[in-house]
Amino acid sequence: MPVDRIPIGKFSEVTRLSKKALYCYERKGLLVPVERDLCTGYRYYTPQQIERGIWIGSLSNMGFSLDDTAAILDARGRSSASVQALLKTRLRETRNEIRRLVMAERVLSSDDPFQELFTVELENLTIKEIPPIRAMTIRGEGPYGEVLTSLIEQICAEIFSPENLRNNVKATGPISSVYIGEDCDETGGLVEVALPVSGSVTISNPAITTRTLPAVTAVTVVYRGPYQNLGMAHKEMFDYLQENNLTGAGPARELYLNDPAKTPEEELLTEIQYPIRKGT
Amino acid sequence: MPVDRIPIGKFSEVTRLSKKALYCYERKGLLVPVERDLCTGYRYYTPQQIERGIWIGSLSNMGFSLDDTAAILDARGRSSASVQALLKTRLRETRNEIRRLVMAERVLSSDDPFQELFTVELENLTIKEIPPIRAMTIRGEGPYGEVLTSLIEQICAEIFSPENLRNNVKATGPISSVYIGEDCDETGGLVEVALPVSGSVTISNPAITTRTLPAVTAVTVVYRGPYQNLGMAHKEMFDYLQENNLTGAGPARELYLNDPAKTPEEELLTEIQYPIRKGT
DNA sequence: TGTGCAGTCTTCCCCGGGGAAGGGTTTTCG
DNA sequence: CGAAAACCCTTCCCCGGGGAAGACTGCACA
Repeated sequence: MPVDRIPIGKFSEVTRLSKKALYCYERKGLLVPVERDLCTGYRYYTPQQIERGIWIGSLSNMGFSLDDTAAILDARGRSSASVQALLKTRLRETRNEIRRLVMAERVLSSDDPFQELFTVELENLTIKEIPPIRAMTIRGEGPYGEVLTSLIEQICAEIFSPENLRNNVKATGPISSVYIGEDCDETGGLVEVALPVSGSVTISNPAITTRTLPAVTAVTVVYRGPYQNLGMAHKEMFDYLQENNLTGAGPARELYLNDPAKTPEEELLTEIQYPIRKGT
Repeated sequence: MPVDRIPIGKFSEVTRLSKKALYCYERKGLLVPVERDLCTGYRYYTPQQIERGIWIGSLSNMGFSLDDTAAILDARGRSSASVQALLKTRLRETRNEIRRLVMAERVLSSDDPFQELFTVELENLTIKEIPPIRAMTIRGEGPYGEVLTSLIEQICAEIFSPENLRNNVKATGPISSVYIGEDCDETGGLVEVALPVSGSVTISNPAITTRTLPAVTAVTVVYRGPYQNLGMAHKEMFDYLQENNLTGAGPARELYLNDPAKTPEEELLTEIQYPIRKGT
């Protein structure tokens, strides 16, 4: 071969690796030019390095980190267990990534991307560990709209009682509610409202008790929109539980993240938490 | 709402944005905590900011840069042309990304990923602009194996002639060949070998001429393996041209990137260039 | 009223390069 | 031989955060 000292530009062209990438690979020791002109600092590669360069490009294009790429290249021939593990991990991550991008593609190619983004957001469920929470709670029964309003009023009145103000009792989170009754239909039922608090609480209203809500693992989602439409979100989550073979562990909790009195209906935010059994 | 000064931890939890991300969004002015404790530096968000936070998360999850996200958020309501453009670009990029990842997934889930990576590499074609190149060229006819060897020998002898050595004539790239004959079958035909050179060339062998190979746009690929199997690569490229409605513009060129005398057959590298007509 | 733990702050380094600036070198051609 | 064009070098800043260190707060309960 006539030319066996290839300057970086040509090497870059034939391997389709940018010069910048080559500098980077050199720093990491992944692909070091065989020769370096001591006085000018020019790098020279050899034709034998082209293949390695192309391998590096391919692997890094597959999404491997440079460290992983180096490991794989070093292990060539011997298909070591660690390489197998790397491949497996990469496959899993690639599939997740594809799933994510396919959703993104669906949203972007829909007629109204922003509307669609909501729908997708609803499917964007998260599994969270929820710690135990000390809260004031109160129960009531009746049509949801009315009973919720009444319970919330009572509980707010309580926390702002002179006694509690003096003792520095404070709310430590948003108000939440749980539908306890077995007969959860759209209209009403037995419901418990809770307000996380700290400090030594004094209770004057006998309907209110202070207790610690148990820690749970839950599938959660934040829903945006008027409270009437929460049903859609619940349905979505119910389907999710079914599909993923998760068993529910108690009634769902709703956290009201912003104040319905000060917020337009369309922007109301509610976090829904469906407790599930751990160790799926 | 009882709590309307949300510290960063809680805000992070409910928006599913990491603290790190929140710090970052603040620096960019994308999501700035409403209040900051001047003495402790603590950040406090409000419930109204939750929605914006979730939007940012969604958009950035869709792959938008933070700048783009800001632009989209600012333009909410008015569906401006620039936002439309952003969406379109993102859609295109997302589709490309998906294509790439699907190929990666195919490779990773195959029985022999490294073997498969080759096959895919063959499909990994690039379109390049190739500049004009001054070269020594020589033509010959006959069975490929023999005629190539002979032509290459002649051309190498010429460049190392005393006259040319003295004039500082140098090879500036790998040897290439073009099959010119119309009747390109597997066995032989009219072929031209070229060796890029610089300097003022003196030619003693009358079969050799110096000319400038024209600039072309070409689909290119680097093939690894014995020369006998180059046919596979050519077929692959031919199919690609068909599928993409590209019209060829002259015969294909092969560049021999490493030296068959010093390299195991399996590691021989050949770059194949199929000239195409520009302005697809 | 103290004490301990959990929450928060800032700063620094890392990923894998892209882009630009500012200054040397080599090649190429006349 | 000389000058212009093309090539190469290094350094710095950028993306969008993750991880860790070290020091400071605040809250909750006793």
